[in-house]
Amino acid sequence: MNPYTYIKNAIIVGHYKPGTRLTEKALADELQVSRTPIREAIKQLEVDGLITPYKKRGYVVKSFSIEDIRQIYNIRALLEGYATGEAALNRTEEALGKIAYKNELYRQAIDSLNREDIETIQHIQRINQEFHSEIFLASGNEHLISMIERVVVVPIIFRSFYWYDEHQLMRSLQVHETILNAIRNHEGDRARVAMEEHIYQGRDDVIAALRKQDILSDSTSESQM
Amino acid sequence: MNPYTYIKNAIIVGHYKPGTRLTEKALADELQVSRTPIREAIKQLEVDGLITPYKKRGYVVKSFSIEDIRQIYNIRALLEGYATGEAALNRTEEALGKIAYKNELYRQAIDSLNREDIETIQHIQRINQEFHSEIFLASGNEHLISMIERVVVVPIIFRSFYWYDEHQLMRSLQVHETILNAIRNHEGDRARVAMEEHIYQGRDDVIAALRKQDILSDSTSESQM
DNA sequence: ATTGATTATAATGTATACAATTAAGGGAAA
DNA sequence: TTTCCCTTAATTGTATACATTATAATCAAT
Repeated sequence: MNPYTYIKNAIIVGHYKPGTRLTEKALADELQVSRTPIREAIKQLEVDGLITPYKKRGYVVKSFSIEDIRQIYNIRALLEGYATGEAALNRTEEALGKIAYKNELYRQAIDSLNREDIETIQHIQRINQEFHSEIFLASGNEHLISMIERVVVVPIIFRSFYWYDEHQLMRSLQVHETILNAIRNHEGDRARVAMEEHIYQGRDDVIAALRKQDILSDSTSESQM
Repeated sequence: MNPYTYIKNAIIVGHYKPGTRLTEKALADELQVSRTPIREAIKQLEVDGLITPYKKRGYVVKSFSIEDIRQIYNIRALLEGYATGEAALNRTEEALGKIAYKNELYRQAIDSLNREDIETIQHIQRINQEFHSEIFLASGNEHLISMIERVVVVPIIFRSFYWYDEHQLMRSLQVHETILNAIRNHEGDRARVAMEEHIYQGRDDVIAALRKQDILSDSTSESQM
């Protein structure tokens, strides 16, 4: 695993918690490589918005306020909604088939979970993401896809604090069906709106969970030092 | 000027044309620095989507097809439109004043140009950009601003191939007025739609100009080697 | 002449030494 | 005690040498 992926993962799983100070040397020692590849990783993470320079004393893992999360999810809703609308207009039969297939996998994963099979919530989240990705691919806008990839990183971090209940999973599956049908029928607006609603729902679930667990820092995204 | 800014500028002004092959060593020699800072710049330019790795033989300056430009402008319309709508809803009096001020500067710049004063088209473009930026700031969504900054790089490249006539500048000024008024009156939808239309107009002007000048490569954004 | 394997070379990837910067700590003076 | 300055140490910034890798060129064999 390359340094970028390693550090990003460490942030996502909470090994490097918000506010943690990171230095090139410490990371180089931990990953057993020289500073050069670490620097490369750090620059990328800075672009991703996961860390920020802290004076001349290294970097800190960013904290996100509830307002940050709200803003990021709103952008997600905008971009993913647009992508879904475009997918409904531009899809090929082949792309539709792939989306339908991913959705079938999603249904099975949720069924398994409800039957207390081995499926994990992580697995469901992965399948869910693949469903979304297949839609973005069908939109035919490559630049849009790379934009979405960027705005989706922070939600991934916070989704891991969060445990979906059965009811939420069933509702999520229903919305997937709605989206899939709208794409099948070339209903751009319907597809867009359904996806937007889907994202807003996720936003509110995550924020509610964070409020309850009191996990969040009070900081805004401004550096508070 | 740091290597990143230097190279980016060189690409924007056409010194490094699409398809040009760049190597770390050649850039290091040209900028009289070692490979280390060049590598850093290259990584950023890769994220910006301005260059792509070319096998193990360096990097090439990306070409953009008309379809690429269309897609990128569409994302711009989406993001800037949303930002403008949010600005209309969230603006403070102070933010409104700043937007109005930039628009006044814009009017003056265009007037000067029409009177064949010293103002250049570059100057007008800069003021125009400041007007837009002031709106994004007023939206109150910091993450949105950084997304827009990324999607605006490619349009900047292609705007420089393009010479606005007096009629286009006047129309542009009128749309600015419409947007400003909508923001003043807290009309979110009106503001959003006006901005979207403004961007689409720019998109079509640029594409028409490029078609006429036959400047574009036929490549898609996929690497064609 | 064409194809395949081998070699050479050009490029990125990595490690490390050194330079520059700046924040922090300590000491002296007010 | 507090403030200011100076020193020190920690950290990033840069240059460069070396390692690795993959392309392109060469040459031999069919």
